[in-house]
Amino acid sequence: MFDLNSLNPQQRAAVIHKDGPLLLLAGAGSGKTRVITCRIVHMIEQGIAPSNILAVTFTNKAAKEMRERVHEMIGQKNSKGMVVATFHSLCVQILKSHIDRLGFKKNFSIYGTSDQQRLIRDLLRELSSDSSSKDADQVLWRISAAKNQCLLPEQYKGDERDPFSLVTAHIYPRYQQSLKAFNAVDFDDLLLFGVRLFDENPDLLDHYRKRFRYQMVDEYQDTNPVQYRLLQQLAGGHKNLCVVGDDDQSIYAFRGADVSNILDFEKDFPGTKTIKLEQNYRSSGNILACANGIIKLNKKRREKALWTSDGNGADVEYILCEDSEDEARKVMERIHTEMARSNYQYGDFAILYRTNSQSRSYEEQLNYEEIPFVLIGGQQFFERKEVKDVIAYLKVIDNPTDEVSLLRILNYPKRGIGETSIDRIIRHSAEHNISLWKLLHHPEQVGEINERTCAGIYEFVDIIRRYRTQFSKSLPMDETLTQLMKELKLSEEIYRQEKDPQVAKRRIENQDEILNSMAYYLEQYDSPSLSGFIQRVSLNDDRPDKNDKEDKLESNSVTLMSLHSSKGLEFPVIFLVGMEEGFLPHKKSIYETFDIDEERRLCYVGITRARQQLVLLGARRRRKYGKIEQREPSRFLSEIPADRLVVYDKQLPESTPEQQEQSASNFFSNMSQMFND
DNA sequence: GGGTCACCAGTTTTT
DNA sequence: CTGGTGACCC
Repeated sequence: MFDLNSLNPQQRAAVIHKDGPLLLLAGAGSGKTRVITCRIVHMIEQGIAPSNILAVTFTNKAAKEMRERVHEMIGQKNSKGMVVATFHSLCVQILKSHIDRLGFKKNFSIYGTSDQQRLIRDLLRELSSDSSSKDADQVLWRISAAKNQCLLPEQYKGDERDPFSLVTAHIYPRYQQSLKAFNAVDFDDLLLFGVRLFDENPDLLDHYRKRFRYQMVDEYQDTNPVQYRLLQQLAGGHKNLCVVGDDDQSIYAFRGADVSNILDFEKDFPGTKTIKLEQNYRSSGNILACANGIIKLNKKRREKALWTSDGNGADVEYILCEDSEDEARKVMERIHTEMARSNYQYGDFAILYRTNSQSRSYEEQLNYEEIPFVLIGGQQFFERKEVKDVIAYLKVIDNPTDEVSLLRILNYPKRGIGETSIDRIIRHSAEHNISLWKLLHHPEQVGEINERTCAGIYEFVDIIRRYRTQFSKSLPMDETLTQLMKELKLSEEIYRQEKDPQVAKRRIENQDEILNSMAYYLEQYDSPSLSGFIQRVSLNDDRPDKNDKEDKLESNSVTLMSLHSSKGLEFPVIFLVGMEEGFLPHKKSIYETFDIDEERRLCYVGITRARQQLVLLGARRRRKYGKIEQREPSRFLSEIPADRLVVYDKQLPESTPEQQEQSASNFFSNMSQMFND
């Protein structure tokens, strides 16, 4: 039994609410995750079967965290049957059982971005020979956006003013046909197919509605139209849907998230009970005043104001620096003084910026000062080539119709199958409407394929077929995989390609990690299958606890990351750098998307990460693309209540606090004039 | 099939 | 100024 009295009145009301729609507007640092987990625990204690409870999150990390916290509170076996999943993994689970109703086979492959790029590039090549991967990205982006809007291929119409959309209108149907032929779906399809499945099969929908009598969605402000429809379907009938989110932290519009989902929730679900969580348990009063002051200027939002029962805490500071090096040095100085003055550790500091390229001067400076740091972000993690190569083998073994994966490994490691031969085979396959996999059994019928190449193809087909048999036996899968990797001589291949032996070693370790993943998977599941494993890996849900963000944060190092990655995290001391027009708000938002409010939310997210100290920095000038550029302070600085911000402008002579305040207010009146339009 | 050179573009990210 | 990509040559 947990103590309801440990919650504040609003939190308690949210936990106790049982039937009917509930909108929980949870400000930054208001104990949101705690409320969700308590709510689950409370429901179970009230006698609701765990298997009737569904909690949906956006990331595997959040799902894992929630699951673990529930387990901690009432034990794993008391919550057995409860489903805590990401939108994507939920849909995979549903599709695993029913995708045949959409004409796919159960062992479908899941295509990630690079698979999609490859497929679209190939489709574009068929259309015109001089298409670049740039074009493919443009088309891919539009297809993904269309799918996020629930637009099927036949519904997509190009726009004359956007040439790429015309290409997309052409490619999208072909792309979808190819996926079907390959028995593959992309990430967006996972959700879209879920929606389609329920649209076309009321019996299934009914089944899942009954199964998930109580539903919860975290970060609801990040839902896109497909996710919205899925929830509409699942919660239809009983309407026991609890959504949790913060419209002020909606920062993913660029990937289809629609704030109006959360803003209009009460309209969509009449009878909604709305609870606001505004008491903040994270930041000091000054920090909250800055955050509130900025965010209240957004036009479309729910009125909310964070407050704390603690004091004002340290001053929030703004330091105007000369250039990016100066900015980095100022941060270093500050880290040193804080560590000497209080007992902060390196892990207590985070440096946040708008664009990843801004991390550079900090990496250099931190290296120079020999301060340990971790850089979060980049994509390396999701796009590790060597990992994808092994996975491609598994995908083809499991599903030989997966032609993107097949083409990836057909000549990897090298077996003398050149590009020309591959082109000929692909053309023959298209012209005679024979699948690649079938055709590869008889490459000689293509003609113009020399003997050596044929031999290579036979070798390849033989490997895939042998391991297909091998994996279908009830032998331990990880042993079979070890054997496969050994036979393919993958590590030899990596050593041959990679000059730097250190890097080569790492890449081989990455490959070996797949084996660990598989062993872990085998431990976890009663009826493991190759398809199941691949689908898990494809959703990046494969690692027990290796090497993820969490791990990095525990290493007691200064953290460097983008504002987007910082959402959901907190640090005692935050440096929010690059507070300049062009960065925050980003220039694209000023001149192209015109969505300053989204940038303001981003700024708000950054500010509310800070627990004790918040230092804002910006530079007068910056080297950009080789040229020196004058910079203007971010307009958001002038939106902070002037009495809450202490400004340090190095060009001024040393001054008393009164003078500083004076110069601050001058500074702001200048700025607000500048941006008053 | 691999290496070199010129050219181009340069938010944000998860699944 | 960078890093990534594509064309071209050996």
